[in-house]
Amino acid sequence: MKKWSKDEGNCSISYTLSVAGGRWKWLVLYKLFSKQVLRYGELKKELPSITHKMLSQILKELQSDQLIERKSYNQIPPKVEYKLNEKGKSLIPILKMMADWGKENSPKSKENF
Amino acid sequence: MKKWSKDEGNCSISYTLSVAGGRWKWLVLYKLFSKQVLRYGELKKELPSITHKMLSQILKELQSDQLIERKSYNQIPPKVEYKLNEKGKSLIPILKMMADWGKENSPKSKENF
DNA sequence: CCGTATCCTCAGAGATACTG
DNA sequence: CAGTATCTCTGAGGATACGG
Repeated sequence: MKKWSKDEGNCSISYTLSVAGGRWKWLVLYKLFSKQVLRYGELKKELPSITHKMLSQILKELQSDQLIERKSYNQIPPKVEYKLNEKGKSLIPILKMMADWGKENSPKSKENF
Repeated sequence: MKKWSKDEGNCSISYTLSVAGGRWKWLVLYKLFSKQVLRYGELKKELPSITHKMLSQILKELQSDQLIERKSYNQIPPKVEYKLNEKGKSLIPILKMMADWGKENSPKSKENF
């Protein structure tokens, strides 16, 4: 199977996973949600262990699935900004819940506050 | 990197993704949520393209992360049931939202019904 | 600065067979 | 029925270099 099946188990959650699943997408979406708008390099800094190739690939996929918007300024040196568009913003409640759940359940978080 | 970093981007969503991320876990959790309780074989039937090996591996991980409960009946032939435990149930709102979002946004869903 | 192209590795996933 | 044990292999992901 190349891509995640969009209807594995004949189940509506599958489409969601097909566009936002994988190792990085939720994380990228979450960063774009919490920072509102980020340049390519800033995003890269936020995610230390993502590689150049992965990040640009992820961003391209998120664009083609209509979750984010890319704004390119025609200048030297180049400047490109990414942000959630409407469809992407509709994922925010999920992102928030995932973050809250992580805060609640992460072993170490119990101590930190 | 072997496992998903639990704090990539220093972000609470990472823990959530570390226990429920990957290709199958959300799907398995969703099945256990919607069917309440499932035997191993039933789960396998629900997810046609998961392999034997993957399913048992996923189930083991979900157990060790305390999301699901395994109940084994000592009989021949064996019978084993899986269901969400408390921690797993706390993910239900997220699962629901993912399913709803999928229903709303899946391209084909517009036509089919 | 923001990407793309290329090459390569390794772990995730498949197939199959075996066991309690 | 519900798993483990191997062995294999593919493709996602990493490293690096180049291009606009």
